[in-house]
Amino acid sequence: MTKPSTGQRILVVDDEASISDLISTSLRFVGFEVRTAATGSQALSVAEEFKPHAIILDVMLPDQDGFEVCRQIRNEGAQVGVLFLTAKDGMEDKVAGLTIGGDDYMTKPFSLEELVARLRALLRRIGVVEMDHDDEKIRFADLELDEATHEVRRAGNLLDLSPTEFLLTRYLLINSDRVVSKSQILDHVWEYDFRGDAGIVETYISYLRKKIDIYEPPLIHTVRGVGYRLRIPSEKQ
Amino acid sequence: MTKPSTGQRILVVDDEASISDLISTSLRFVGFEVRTAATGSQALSVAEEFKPHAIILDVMLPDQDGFEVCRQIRNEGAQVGVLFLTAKDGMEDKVAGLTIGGDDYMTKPFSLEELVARLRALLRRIGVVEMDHDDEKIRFADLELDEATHEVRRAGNLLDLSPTEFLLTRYLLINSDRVVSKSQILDHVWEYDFRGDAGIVETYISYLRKKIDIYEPPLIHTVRGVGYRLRIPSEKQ
DNA sequence: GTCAATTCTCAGGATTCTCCCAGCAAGAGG
DNA sequence: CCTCTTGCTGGGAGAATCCTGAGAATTGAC
Repeated sequence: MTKPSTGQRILVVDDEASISDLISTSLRFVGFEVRTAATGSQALSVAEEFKPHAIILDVMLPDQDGFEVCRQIRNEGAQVGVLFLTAKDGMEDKVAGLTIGGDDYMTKPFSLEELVARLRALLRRIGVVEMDHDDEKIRFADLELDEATHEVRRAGNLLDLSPTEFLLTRYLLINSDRVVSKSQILDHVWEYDFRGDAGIVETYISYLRKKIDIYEPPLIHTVRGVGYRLRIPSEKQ
Repeated sequence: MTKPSTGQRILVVDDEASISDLISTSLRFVGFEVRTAATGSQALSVAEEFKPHAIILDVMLPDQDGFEVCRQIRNEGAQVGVLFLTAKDGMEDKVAGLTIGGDDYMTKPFSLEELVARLRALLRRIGVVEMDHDDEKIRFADLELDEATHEVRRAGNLLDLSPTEFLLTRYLLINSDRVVSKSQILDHVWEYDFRGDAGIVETYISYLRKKIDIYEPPLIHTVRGVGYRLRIPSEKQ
């Protein structure tokens, strides 16, 4: 449960209410101040008054496209980072090309865990949030995850993790020592439209154990009937 | 020591009167201020005027589904935690996203003890109740239960408890020094549709004694013909 | 296109948990 | 002391939960 600090202002622009609700709820929970807009013109007027540090912007809007919105907001002289959202339909290359400066883009559907991570990275890049060199590392015991390089090490040894394994590891690390349920994991780590069974989490925990817990002591513990938990086994037990 | 919560307002939304009665009675008893609603639209109007800190919300409502209700209430800008209730069967497909933003969900039938615990956890997460790191621990003598990690310790030693044993321990701890009857325990710890005999409580007390009271002094005491009581023997009875 | 990595489903097996029963132990009261 | 009631606890059947390997489906790279 990261309790971030200064409450940066984020504007979420998407015409699908379910998506913008999902995003804004998540962002508010991790400590951002959030406003939403459903159209390009609405985005412009909200931005003018709200002065967001970053914008999460769907490229496909009812009135105008996201790049145009981005251009106009920047014309106002605003110093703002943009995280574009796009459907996975082949437009990705075009979006990638148009993404300039410290901006970034993600394809829908995405994982909320990843969205927050990318947004934080973006805020760091554009200098809204100062970065201590250690801010980008999450540690628990001898397990260490580096946000900047996407490297995970246990006892100094570099682990080779797949993308999902990386996200799961980060989620466990962020919530280290607390129990997280399989549905919590599913909701935060997997893409929001995943319709499968929570059993997939068991499979990935199994994968992770074979990479993280081949070292002693084991850190990933299951709490039967509840979920999983990262913990350092104590002498007493 | 009754711990009267400082009167947080909880809205209970369920169309089954028996369920919403059961829940609201329990919540009032532990110190919450409660209102109920049987439909989505009723929930909206009550919420607007009552301004609840949290909502216990059945996803299956006669007029509209719980997600829609949640969305609309949040659109009013309300900072509110939601604890969804879902039937055991119809989930699988709709459960996604329920634990976003500090929210949580439980499947029917549930244990009242667990409902209250989860509700408290939710109120802590969304910051309605400030949380000292020790707020998540319940203690009696050298027995200590940690909500966040689900750990129970006696004299510092970690105990390995099954889910039901954990719930029972928590119930005894919350009511420490007070006598609770077997039927009270049955009503609060077991799922509300449990149709078995109260003898099951004796069995679980026996299990607990073999885990908790292998240490001195024994804390679990039988009050013959009445129930059980957590107490430190040295004090006058 | 092919190939490799990754994601996801599924099912068998191992373990743990729940619950009931039955026989025994421990009060209470005469 | 005897009897009746209540509580304790070991045993065990069946259910629930979790782990893991195998392989199908998907994705991405070349």
